[in-house]
This record gives sequence, structure tokens and C-alpha cells, in this order.
Amino acid sequence: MALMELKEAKDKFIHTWGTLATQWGINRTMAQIHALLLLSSKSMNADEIMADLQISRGNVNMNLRDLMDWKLIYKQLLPGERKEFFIAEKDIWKVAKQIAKERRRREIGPLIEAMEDLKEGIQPDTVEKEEFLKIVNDISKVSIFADNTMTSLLKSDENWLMNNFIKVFNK
Amino acid sequence: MALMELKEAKDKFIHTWGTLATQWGINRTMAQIHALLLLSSKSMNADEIMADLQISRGNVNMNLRDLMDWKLIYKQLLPGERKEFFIAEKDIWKVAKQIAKERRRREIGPLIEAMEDLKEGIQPDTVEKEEFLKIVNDISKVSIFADNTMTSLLKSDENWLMNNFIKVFNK
DNA sequence: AAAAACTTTCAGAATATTTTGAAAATTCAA
DNA sequence: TTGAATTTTCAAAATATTCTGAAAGTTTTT
Repeated sequence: MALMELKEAKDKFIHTWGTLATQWGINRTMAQIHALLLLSSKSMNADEIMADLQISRGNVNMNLRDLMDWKLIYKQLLPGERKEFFIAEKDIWKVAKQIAKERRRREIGPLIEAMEDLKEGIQPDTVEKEEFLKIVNDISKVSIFADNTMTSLLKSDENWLMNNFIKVFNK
Repeated sequence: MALMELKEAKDKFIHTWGTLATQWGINRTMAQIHALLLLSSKSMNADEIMADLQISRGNVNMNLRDLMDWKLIYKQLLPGERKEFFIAEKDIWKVAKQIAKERRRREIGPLIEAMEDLKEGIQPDTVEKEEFLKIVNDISKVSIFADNTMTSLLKSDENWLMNNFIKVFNK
């Protein structure tokens, strides 16, 4: 890519972030608002975001709330201001942890629950049922493994893998 | 959940797999066909799948091809049969590895590329540009870390984490 | 207490994704 | 070859998701 001006690069960042997010099952506007706030040194209010991204007030409001649920942005009440301002978590490592945590909760949790439900509902009293339960059990094990792996990766900064990473990251 | 008959449990499995898949950004029908084949001891052809899930031929065809791209199912040519039959990979650990691999490729790869592009386009000749590049660089580092972590988890069965798991899994 | 400033909600509109099914393309047996 | 069997394609229809904007709700100021 050729040299760009900052404004152009920021727009490209916001646009790219939005496009990639849809690939991850995340709403495009939510990702764009997040990108905008990530790049903004000051906190922003709803009107500023509306103007910047050219989207409606309702859309901004709902996605700001979702971003707060994900703990990727925080509300900031400025003295002397009626409006609510929002600021993004700038520590990218925290952002990544937060996203991974949320996705683990949304994607792996329900899978584990569903397999448990199925296990409980079936008695292994025929060969066919045993075969079915084998699959359910295997999925159950893999998903619990994935869940544990995520948790141990995220939980402890003493983790060897993470330390290894942090060394590189803090250079 | 109360006790269920096998048919009921299989239907629930297929339905659940489809619903969860949409949460993971995977097409519902693709997931249901996958679930159906996972639970089937015999390989199935397009007509059988159409009848079973009550979906159109075009839909079955396109999702079978996607599932083959993901390497979650294989085409099986039976002697004396004109029709193509499909069978799912039954080793759930392989299935999980395959899914993780594909998602890594789709979700992390483009992110790394996009950040590299942005880095190249901007010269750090002002404070604002330096701040921008800091964020891009941090995201770049985190995504490369995630990519490496995935790769090392998946690549080697000599990996301590995986061995640890396999011991439990093979019990 | 009333009004102004601001936030939230949500029904309908707009957009995006998935599905259908018939036509076109391909494969294979005779 | 021909034609029957099967697979693939793709435009249009159906469905699902996201967005808008005005009305309703809330908070703060006067």
C-alpha cells in the first residue's frame, strides 16, 4: 500500500476493523465504534460518534451498550457535561483477553451445557445409544478441554505461555 | 431433561448443533448437515440428506462442498453407485483441530495482514502518527501471538498441553 | 413543577444472508 | 454419440439481521 495520510489510515483502520468483525460474528457497527474510540485520544459522546460514522442515534446507543457489556469501552462522566462520554480500553492485551473471555462464554459454554443435557437424557441400553453417547461424550470432553485451555491462558499472567508472550510484547 | 428416545436425542443434537453454529459465525444448514453425518454410521447421499433435513438440493450441494473445504466430511464413491456419498470425520479431536485451524485462517490471518498494510502506509513523523502506529503495532503483536499459540496448540501432539489432554481424552 | 437536555426503546424500513428450484453442465453407461 | 442420471449454478424468493428515527422515558436545571 502506498503512503497514506493519518486521516486516511484511521478511516481504513475503522473500515477494516468493521469488515473483519463480521467474519468473527460481531456486528459491524459495534466494531467500527470500537475502532473509532480506540483511535481517539479523547472520550467521545453519542453525537460525535453519530457524526463521525454517519449512523443513527439508536444504532449508536445500542452498540455503545453492547461494547460496555463486552467491557471494551467505559462510560466517562465529565464535570460540567450533561452528555455521557465513552472511552475505549487502550491496553490491547486487555482488549484481547476481554474478547477471548466473552467468546469463550458465548461459544463454548452453551456447547458444554447442550452436551450435558443430551448425556442425561439417554440411557446406554442399546448399541446405537452407546454410539450416540460416545460422540456426545467426545464433544463434551473436547469442549471442556477448550474451555480449560482458554481459561488457563487468560487467567494467570504467571502462565509460561503468556510470560513468553509478554516478554516479546513489552519490548 | 427427561429421558428421551434415540431419534429424539439425535434430532435435538442436530438442532442444537445448528443453533450453536450460528453463534460461531457458521451457517446453520452446514452445521446441521455436519451433525447429521456425524451421527450416521453409514455415508449418505444428497437425496437422503434433502429428505432428512427437508432442504433443497442446491442448499445441500453448496453446504456439502463447504464442509469438504473445511475437511469435516469426505466424499465416498461406492462401487456400483452413480451417486456421491458423504461421510463425516468421526474423530472428534480431529474435527476440533480442523475447525480451530480453519477459524484461525479466516479470523486471525486477515487481521495480521491488515495491520501489516497499515504499518507500511504510515511514516512515524508526527506524534499523532506514532500514537496510531502504537495501536496498530500492538494489535499486530497480539494477533501474531494468538496465531502462534493456536499453531503450537494444534501442530504438535508432543505439546505438553495436548498430551495432558490426550491422557484424559483416551481414558 | 415545568422545561430543557439527554438517553432509551422499538416498530417499520433497509440491508444482508440464506434458500429454493429449475435450467445448465457434467458424468457415465450403453 | 446419445440420453439418462446426477451434480452444479445462480437469479429470484424467503428469511434473518441491522439500522433508522421519532416517540417515550429519564435526569438535571431553573
